[in-house]
Amino acid sequence: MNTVFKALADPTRRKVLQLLRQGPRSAGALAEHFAVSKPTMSAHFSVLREADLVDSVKQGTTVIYSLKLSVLEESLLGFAQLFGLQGGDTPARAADPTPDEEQIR
Amino acid sequence: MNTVFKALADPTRRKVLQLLRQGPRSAGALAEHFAVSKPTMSAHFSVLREADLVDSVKQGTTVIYSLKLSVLEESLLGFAQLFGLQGGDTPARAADPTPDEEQIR
DNA sequence: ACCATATTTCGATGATTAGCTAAATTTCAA
DNA sequence: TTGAAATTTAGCTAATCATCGAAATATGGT
Repeated sequence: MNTVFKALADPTRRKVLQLLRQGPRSAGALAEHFAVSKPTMSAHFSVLREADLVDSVKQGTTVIYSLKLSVLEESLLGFAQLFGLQGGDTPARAADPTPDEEQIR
Repeated sequence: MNTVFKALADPTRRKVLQLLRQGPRSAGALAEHFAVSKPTMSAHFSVLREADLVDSVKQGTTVIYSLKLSVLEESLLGFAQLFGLQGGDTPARAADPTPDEEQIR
């Protein structure tokens, strides 16, 4: 749980997770999206693996990373629920105790 | 957003937020729960303030901190929704591989 | 004015972190 | 078996971070 939040503390790693949302990607394919060196990306992957937020399988010379959504969900929502927070269904929603919506994006 | 996740990366700060869930508390009262010095706690409060996760008002010689739940909610659930995650009613929830038209209750 | 209390600022220190280049490793193909 | 490609490991540096004790800054009471 602590490792998850530590992993999420870095914007590069958060963006990697978001890229992975669309499906498994190789280390190299992921690295293309960032302006840092491969070794640096490799270290980021390692942190994500350590936090159990991604799976990695080797296919030939490449390594395919995939998002472990359930782990992200349990950590993120688990923590949110400690505060009584409930996620809403994605785009629109109505009738709430707190009428202060600001849904963007 | 980045400052929020950075703030959440530390267990002490996460626990401070949880203590604050039960209501506003003074810096000293919060500090009592931890085995670190006052200056260290003060630095943690500063990070939480920086992330806009808490409010602080001075009352006499003491400073009262209170949780800004809406900020925590927007960050945490906002990020969760980037992944199609929905906050569920606490423990059990079933059969939902793809989050489509889910009902609100 | 003086003192006690609560909190923060200052200055320092050790640990962790993100970044790099260069080198090692692994795998596959020619 | 030699070589190219993908990724990781090693070794380093600079920056950030959590922590401390001591000092500074309110504030309120006596």
